[in-house]
Amino acid sequence: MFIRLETASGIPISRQIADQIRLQCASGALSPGDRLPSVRALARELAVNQNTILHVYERLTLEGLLEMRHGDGTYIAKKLPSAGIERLREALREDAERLARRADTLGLGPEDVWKMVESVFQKIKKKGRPKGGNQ
Amino acid sequence: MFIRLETASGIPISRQIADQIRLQCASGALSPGDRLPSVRALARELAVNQNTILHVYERLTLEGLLEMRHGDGTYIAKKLPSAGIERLREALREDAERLARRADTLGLGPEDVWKMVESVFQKIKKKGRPKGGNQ
Amino acid sequence: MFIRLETASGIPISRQIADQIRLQCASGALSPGDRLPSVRALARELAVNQNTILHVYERLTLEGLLEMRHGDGTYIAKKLPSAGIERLREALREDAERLARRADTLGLGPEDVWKMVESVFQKIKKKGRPKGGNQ
Amino acid sequence: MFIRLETASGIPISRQIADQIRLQCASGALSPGDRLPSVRALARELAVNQNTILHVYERLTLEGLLEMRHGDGTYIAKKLPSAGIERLREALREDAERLARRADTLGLGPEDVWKMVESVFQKIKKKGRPKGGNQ
DNA sequence: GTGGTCTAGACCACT
DNA sequence: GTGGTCTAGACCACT
Repeated sequence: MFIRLETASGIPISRQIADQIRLQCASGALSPGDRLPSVRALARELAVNQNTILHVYERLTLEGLLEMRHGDGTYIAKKLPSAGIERLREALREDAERLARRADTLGLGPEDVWKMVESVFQKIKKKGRPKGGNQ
Repeated sequence: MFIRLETASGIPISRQIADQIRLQCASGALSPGDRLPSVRALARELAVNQNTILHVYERLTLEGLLEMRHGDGTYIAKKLPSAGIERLREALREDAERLARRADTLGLGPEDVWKMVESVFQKIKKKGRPKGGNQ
Repeated sequence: MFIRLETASGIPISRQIADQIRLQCASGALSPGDRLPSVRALARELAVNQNTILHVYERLTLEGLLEMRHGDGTYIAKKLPSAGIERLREALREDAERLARRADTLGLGPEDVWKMVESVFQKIKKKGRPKGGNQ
Repeated sequence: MFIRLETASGIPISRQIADQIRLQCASGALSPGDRLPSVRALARELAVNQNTILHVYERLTLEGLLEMRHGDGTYIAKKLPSAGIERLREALREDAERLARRADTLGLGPEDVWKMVESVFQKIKKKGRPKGGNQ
């Protein structure tokens, strides 16, 4: 499981982690029954405290997205919750709008933003993507 | 002064406000000597507590970006602080990257993101921009 | 709000607290809109860590029973969740059965249990009950 | 040996098992020299992990209540440990009090509790009790 | 004042 | 090994 933390963003890291797990569930990168890294393992990998991961897992478990099995591990719950991929795409659209406005304020045009976005897709394409995605 | 708050984003609202003021200073939308709305006026407009605005103004004053004149009002400081427009562009680039990755995870390609971004620029161009900006 | 912790019972104190808040909500001792003690106040009163109370409040908030308002306080949520008083009475019935079996194993008869139960009701009646209950 | 596990109660299952073995020793349902089910037999019967049973047997052995004979089996120790029936009756009294308080909060009176308790004793009397106990 | 995030660390319970 | 509870304490965000 790939989680990227952006420490400078001001967004609490627990929220970043939860959001990315939700995203990967919605996109199919994580499927029902998949086993997540253990609390300790993910904490070590992301260099955050175990309690922070535990908190995220608990929260997502209460949401019905995950299932924690005592002494065993943490899994993607069988049934996907109602809040689906469409809601996440809508959120993306809103963020894209905000980004475009900021770019404009900073004196950048659409083609500047295009370059930034495109280069990321190039990078992703080169090393391949594990699951999902198109183009 | 236009400030947009996104309460669902997880980013603290005080940070959102401060970032947008910095952005507008860097872009020239706000110029040295410009008077900012009063603490209570901005608090009312954004429907947040006055202390939240006060803290933002104080922090930006400490940064050297603003100048609070007791009994008078708050102004953009005469000289622009060292942290300039380039730093903000770099932050934008990082956000664009993050957005592109999320789009990819959600199964969207670069042209989907492009459409979102482009439509915003269309909107902005039509009604013109209040101050500063180019393209 | 009255919470009794039984440290010898083996039941985690966070669960005891959550159960008793749920119980008081179901019984009407706590009504929608009522303000709960602050995290710090309840922690002090029960001599437990603030994080323990916070954890309970968060959990009950995710369940929809409470509403935490940042910078303000914690309140009983407006609408009662579906899991109602009947479920709690059923749980009580099961516990009563278990108690009766234990009493029997220890060589006690129904009238011994009756005396224990009755004396508690006497005590409660004497000092009056703040809300709800009958006899 | 009859053990009832209540998974919803929040009481750790190892504690439930240990408590019930202690109870049956105190009441005479289990007598010195009696052989307990093997670790794996009890684990299978209760559908819990063998280590859970093992830990319970080890703990009770440390208490002096049980005796694990390597290669043979686990037995009730010859002499009863000091913690006697009176302590268990006191624990019962405390649980009865807690039950009565919960009943009161739920709007039930002593006679409602009485009915619950009494019906259990009726059931027990009818089919007789396997060992020990009186009334 | 209120809640919220995070760390460090101890110790427990279950597979 | 796995998750689960709890403490102590720092520091942040919002009313």
